[in-house]
Amino acid sequence: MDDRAGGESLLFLTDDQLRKGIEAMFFAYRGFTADPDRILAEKGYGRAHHRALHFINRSPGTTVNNLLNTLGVTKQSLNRVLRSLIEDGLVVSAVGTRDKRERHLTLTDEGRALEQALSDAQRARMRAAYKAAGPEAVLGFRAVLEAMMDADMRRQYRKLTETLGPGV
Amino acid sequence: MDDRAGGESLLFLTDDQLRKGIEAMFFAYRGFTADPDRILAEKGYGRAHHRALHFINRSPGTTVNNLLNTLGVTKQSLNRVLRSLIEDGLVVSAVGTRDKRERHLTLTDEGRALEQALSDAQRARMRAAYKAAGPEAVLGFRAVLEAMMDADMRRQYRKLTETLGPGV
DNA sequence: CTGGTAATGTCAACAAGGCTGACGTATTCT
DNA sequence: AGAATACGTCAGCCTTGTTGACATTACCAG
Repeated sequence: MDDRAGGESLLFLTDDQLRKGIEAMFFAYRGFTADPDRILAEKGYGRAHHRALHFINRSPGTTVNNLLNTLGVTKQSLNRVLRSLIEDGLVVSAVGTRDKRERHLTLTDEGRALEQALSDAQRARMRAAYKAAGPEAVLGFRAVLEAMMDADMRRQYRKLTETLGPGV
Repeated sequence: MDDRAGGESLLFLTDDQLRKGIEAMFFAYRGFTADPDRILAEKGYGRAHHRALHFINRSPGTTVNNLLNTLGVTKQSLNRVLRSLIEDGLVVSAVGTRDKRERHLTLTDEGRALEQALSDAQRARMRAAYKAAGPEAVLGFRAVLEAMMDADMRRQYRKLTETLGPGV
């Protein structure tokens, strides 16, 4: 069978193949969040806190509006999460210098520590999956995921990751 | 650079590469659920209803316990969803013949119609992503996702999908 | 046949985390 | 000076997850 990219085989576009992909996404996402979820539950936080910590760590000094766009939730929803993180001393909100309306968000040492713990757990699973599947699979994995995003999400994803190292 | 599976390059296991994967999963999952979510919102249903419809359609006549294991939620949580689907005439619950304690769940024509609509939307996006990425990428995509699952989820995934057609 | 276990349904209460709508304040821009 | 922007907050609602308790029916082993 012709299984090269660009070949004539379209077997990979059958409904069965698509269903496999759909179910793989469903089950894999559960695994993807399982480890951090356990750590979060101990600390009394949820997945929403994780996401905020992740992206603040990723873009230190980012504004509330930036974070809102990245996370795709309402400001009321984000604010609830952000407030508890600030009260608990994991995040600091600093008035902007250029534009005093903006708040720049950064992690404290304690926030960085938690983010690190969550990130370590999630990366460990990702590393094991990458290792099991191999470098070529990783490229395919990311290519399909990227193509699955909404256009504006893809734009954000690329902007975020272009600062990271080159691909395999 | 050596980029063949089995090569010596481990660049794909750097933290940066792992972060890319993590963020790709996050943004892609949003896209993955976006289209069905819109259809569900119109009908007054949520993602939980979608999951129930999907797996009942996938394994017609499955029992409540089976579904519980697949979905990984409590029976109270599932029951709430299931009750509304049954009341609305999308799902039928039939007393088991061999074991009368069991309830066998199947979709009605109306249920199948909604599942179809949701599935079509989701498959359309998946198809576009597969097409953009190509057959080799699809294999890699599924390999990484499969490796990312918890062991028991992987078992379930394989059991579910082994009935489907062969891979590319 | 009887007691234990299994499969299911249900009630109540609670929490996380989405949402909308409405306001208020400070700041910047036109 | 007035409009627009960035942010915070209050109130209320919804879905979907949780725990705990309890009832019913049916199967199964002794």
